[in-house]
Amino acid sequence: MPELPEVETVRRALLLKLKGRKIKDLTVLHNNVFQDQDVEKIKKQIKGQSIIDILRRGKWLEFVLDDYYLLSHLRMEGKYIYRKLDEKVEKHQLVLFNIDDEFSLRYRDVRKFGKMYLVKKNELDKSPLAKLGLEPWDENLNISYLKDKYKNKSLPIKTVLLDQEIVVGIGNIYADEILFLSKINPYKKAKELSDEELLHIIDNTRKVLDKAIEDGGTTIRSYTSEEGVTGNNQNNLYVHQRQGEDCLICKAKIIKDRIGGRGTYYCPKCQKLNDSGGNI
DNA sequence: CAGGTCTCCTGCTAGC
DNA sequence: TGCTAGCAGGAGACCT
Repeated sequence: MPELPEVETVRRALLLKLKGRKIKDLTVLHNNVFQDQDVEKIKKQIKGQSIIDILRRGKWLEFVLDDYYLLSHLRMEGKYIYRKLDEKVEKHQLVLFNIDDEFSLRYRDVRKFGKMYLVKKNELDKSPLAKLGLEPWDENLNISYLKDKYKNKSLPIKTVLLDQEIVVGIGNIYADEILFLSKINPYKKAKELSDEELLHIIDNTRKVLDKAIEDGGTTIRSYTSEEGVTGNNQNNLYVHQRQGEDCLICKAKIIKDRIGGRGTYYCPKCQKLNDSGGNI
């Protein structure tokens, strides 16, 4: 499940291959990727556009074209692969970009959860990016920002960390890791967090995501940034998918619960509900 | 407005 | 061995 570090890894890999290249044609084999947008219109608009740059906003990839942004969200299992143009189209390859009549950039998504949007450059404020919260490294992300956003949130902090309208990029794996390093129980209500705990969350969000990017993302389940490219961050995980195993800090058994419908892993000893938080 | 539940989708796996 | 129910989950729709 690509979260921010995985998307960033994909972005870097794609940029090396695609910067300055031209999209000669577009084939859409599964219309739901573009949801209710007019696919025929999109094909006409995108033909002949050059890929000037590829940016990232939260978990969104943002292909900067001459006149448009192509926004792409990989959701659970979306990935891009880069092939010779004439190579056989395989199952689950849903969108094909003809690059310079020579290569084929293919969007593959087994579960078809991923989404794309083509938006005019001056209409980004009407796109799904408009509602996104702060990037983890934004200087405006501080205790008072979180305090304000969390003040009416009675939901468990685990759930609130996944809210992309507050801070972008955190998904299920890294939310658990951030809370473990911050010594905060995942059930604790967001609005009840102390200033110290909020600061730990900010620091550890940056630390966890930085480290994961450095290691090329976490390869878990079916995530790979590109065919043949796998990250190493799974070796850094303290709690995720370690239920029943020993806590690496205190040796207590890691617990798995469901919080907000998500598998949630934590150490019952390091992350006691009534502790004031700390930093590992 | 806050929050709970359902939905999308397919592959994998536990259990019989 | 083969079948099936259940699970995995990001984010938006819909309802209370």
